[in-house]
Amino acid sequence: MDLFYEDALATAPLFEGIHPADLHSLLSCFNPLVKQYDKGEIAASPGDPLTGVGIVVSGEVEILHENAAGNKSLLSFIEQGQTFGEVAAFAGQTHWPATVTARRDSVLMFIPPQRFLGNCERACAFHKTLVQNMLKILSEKAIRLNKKVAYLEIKGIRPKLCTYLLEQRNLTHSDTFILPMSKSELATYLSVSRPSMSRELGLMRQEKLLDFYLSSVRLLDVESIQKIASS
Amino acid sequence: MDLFYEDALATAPLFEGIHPADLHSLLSCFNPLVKQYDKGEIAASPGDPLTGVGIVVSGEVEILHENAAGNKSLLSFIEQGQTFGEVAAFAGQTHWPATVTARRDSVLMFIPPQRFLGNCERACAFHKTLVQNMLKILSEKAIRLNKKVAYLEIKGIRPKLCTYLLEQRNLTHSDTFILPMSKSELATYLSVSRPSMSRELGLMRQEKLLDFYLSSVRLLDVESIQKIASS
DNA sequence: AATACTCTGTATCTACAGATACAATCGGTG
DNA sequence: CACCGATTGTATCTGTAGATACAGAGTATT
Repeated sequence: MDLFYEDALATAPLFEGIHPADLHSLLSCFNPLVKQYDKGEIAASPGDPLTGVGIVVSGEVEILHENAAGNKSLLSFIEQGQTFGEVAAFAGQTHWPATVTARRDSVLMFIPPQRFLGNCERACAFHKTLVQNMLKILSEKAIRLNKKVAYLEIKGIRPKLCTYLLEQRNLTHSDTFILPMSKSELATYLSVSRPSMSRELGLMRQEKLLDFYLSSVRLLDVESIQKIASS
Repeated sequence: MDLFYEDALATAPLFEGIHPADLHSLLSCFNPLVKQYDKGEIAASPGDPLTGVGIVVSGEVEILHENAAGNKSLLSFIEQGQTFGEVAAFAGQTHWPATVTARRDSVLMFIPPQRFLGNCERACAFHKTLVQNMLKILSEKAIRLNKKVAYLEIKGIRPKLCTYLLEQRNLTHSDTFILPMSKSELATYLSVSRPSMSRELGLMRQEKLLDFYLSSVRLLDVESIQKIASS
């Protein structure tokens, strides 16, 4: 197989802690399926045999889940270096549960899940790191999802917002910070309509709980915000 | 260490596929911390050093997460044989992010995460299975959370219910089925108030979309229900 | 610098779902 | 069989958040 992709993969979370030189031998040992896809091309459809964990070597793919009713639900974008399909693969599913589409011309690599567990002598030294990385990827995904569920279960836009803002405050260690996404995206993330969120922010500014300008926010009355969040 | 616990652990998902005799040597090799807790006793508080993945050998524990605002949010119960803390442990967190309380007199076992990756010669044969099980546990957790997020993001009780009912129909391969939880629990799971859900079910019965009696449900107009779900 | 284009703030109207209270039914227990 | 507690069905009222529309501010592009 072609080994021109190692530079792109050196920064991939899955290969973190593996020296580029070792990555070389690891990949030759794994001999994974590597395939080129044109923009818009479908790499996998629900029901297709799941041959391995996907890695975006270059480009970007989109994952579209469909539920029992057949309507598109969860949508996510996977960028260079990130993995996809690992949840289904390690849960023992033998078929793709979602549609994978190339958003741009992309090169994808597929590694059969058993390879991660295999006892090839040459790769054995890297298995430990590789497995550790995969456990970390899955765990961090669970943490992200847990956090999202926590937000979605909060009733009322104001408590939802306050909880989110307090989390940002914790992350930045400051009462003044820049939102990590646009207000529209934030509204989508919290699953509320953008005008409703905007209205609530406006009211909270009137009440001197906070101030904001575009994406910058300053919390003025942290105590009251905490009370609202825990209501 | 005491090895009286192997029977209880034989059915644990983490040790699935490992022969009881092998489990014996595995545990002696691991030499994990095992501790007894009285009902109501706190096994770990947020900030405590996270020494290992927890396993409920006997009894039952409760996991209570708290968010930035300091109010209890996600609550889950871990029964005999199940693991807890694995997400935090493998995400590299060194401290417990939640409160762990014994709901009954319980025996807990803690295995340092590195042990799963270690290359002890004696246990090496089981490592593969053990790691595979852990990957499966994490993946299935991600799947459950994904599904929950999908439900929570649906706006409107009726589409939410219809999506859920169609999923049950898929699982049971029948238009008539018994709900896997009480209506109150279902309402909580879907994050709607119980009377609101009851009202919606009543209306849908009036409209001849479905019929129900307590926990049994019969879908009468699957096509319309699918249309509602994908709205 | 002029232009599109996206993102944001604001207003009005309406509908949906929550809170609450109470009755009916179910299920377990003595 | 009679009791009690838990679960479920139903009604009314109210408040909140969604939909929609539009104006203004920001930011890219040429």
